[in-house]
Amino acid sequence: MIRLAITDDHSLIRSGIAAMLEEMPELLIVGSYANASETLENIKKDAPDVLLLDINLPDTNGIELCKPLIRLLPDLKILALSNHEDTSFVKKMLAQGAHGYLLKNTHRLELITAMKAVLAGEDFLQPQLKSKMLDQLMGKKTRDPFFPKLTRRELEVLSAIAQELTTQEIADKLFISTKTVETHRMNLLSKLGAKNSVGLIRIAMEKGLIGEG
Amino acid sequence: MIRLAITDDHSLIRSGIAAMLEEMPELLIVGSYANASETLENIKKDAPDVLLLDINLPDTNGIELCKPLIRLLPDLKILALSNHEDTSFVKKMLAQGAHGYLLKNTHRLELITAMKAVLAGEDFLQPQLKSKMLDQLMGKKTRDPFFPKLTRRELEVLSAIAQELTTQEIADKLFISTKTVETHRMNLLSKLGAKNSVGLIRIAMEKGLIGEG
DNA sequence: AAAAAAATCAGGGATTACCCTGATTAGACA
DNA sequence: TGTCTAATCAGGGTAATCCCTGATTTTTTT
Repeated sequence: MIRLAITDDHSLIRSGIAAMLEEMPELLIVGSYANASETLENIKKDAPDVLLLDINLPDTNGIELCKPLIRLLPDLKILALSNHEDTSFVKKMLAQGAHGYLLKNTHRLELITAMKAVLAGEDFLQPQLKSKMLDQLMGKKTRDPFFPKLTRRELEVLSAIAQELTTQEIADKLFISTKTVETHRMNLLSKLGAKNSVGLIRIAMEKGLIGEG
Repeated sequence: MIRLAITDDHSLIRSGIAAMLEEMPELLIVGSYANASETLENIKKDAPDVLLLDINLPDTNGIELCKPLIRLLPDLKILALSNHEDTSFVKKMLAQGAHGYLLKNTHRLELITAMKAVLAGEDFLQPQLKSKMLDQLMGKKTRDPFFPKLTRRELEVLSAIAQELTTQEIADKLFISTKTVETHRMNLLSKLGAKNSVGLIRIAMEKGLIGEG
């Protein structure tokens, strides 16, 4: 008997998945949580074997949620659910202890396959993600790579831009000169292929680099 | 026997809802479409009584899709599915011929209630939306309203800004002067409470006003 | 028909972002 | 120990945004 729990802030998705899997007799849905704190509160008593975890949660993101979850339930298998097919996300999730990563356009069969895989101790990635990551692991340095990696400072500046701060305000906040901030912004523009800060924030939000609902 | 069809670009949501409703014996799921064109192509032969229609579609938005659908199937009841709890969206949907409006955090029971309601010829709105709309209909001018309604032109400008166009480019695109574009942008800034265009896009994306997955 | 809301445009100025070139320093890595 | 990357900073200029005041016309609503 497999015990399953779901964390997603859309109740429709929760009950949808629940209903979809209900007819599997060997499967028992023991939990259904709308956010991170609800998950942390109940997961110990519900004691699922597998958790379907949406990355975009209202209170925390799924990546940060992985570690405390595994501390609570060391044997828990986490299947990340997300819209982002950015490989850096996948890596982060897996690095934080998730055992699988599914896009929300997954099909029923794939979901079941994924659950079986993680329960058997394997990691599961959707084929499309798998090949993308393999391409990246080997030296395939595409000139227009799927996603350039941003440095710590660039991420800080990006986040500050998203908070509608001006160059001067960012400089004060990070204790650096405005010129340095401009350099970082220019590098961001070029790395992300944006024309201006608006594009920067758009891409960042689409890729989930900055806090969104 | 009720014939149901679903249009949503997330296959997980489609099959989730399908599975959720499958156990209802009086209900038959006759169609499952990923986008607008697929819907238009098949809906006549599938002939559903009710269509669950996601507003965010890759090719068109659900609002524009209503009219042609009703032309094809005059008796079709359309239940809009959306994340936006902006009342102007709701109004538009209903004005275009939809019969109900549900947020994606709906529960199973509510979904069933909604279907029964629209089939009985009534309109259905989620209670939270209903009260919000009533507040708006009466003079309840809240000083900090949930969301200011944006005009057609403002939305066009907003979308253009999101596409990283400059004021000049937007002016050319909309055949208006740069000064007019600036006025619209200023009004957007003040309506949405943003400090600059970056904030504009951030809020717009969070509220789902511009194209996102 | 009157009132309200939306869309249009302008002048003019202050601030900010954008973009180039060029350079130094600290830490990582081999 | 040299190479690379990240992070730091500057000068100087162009372009764009932001912000104010003020106004007319068109469309929608009442």
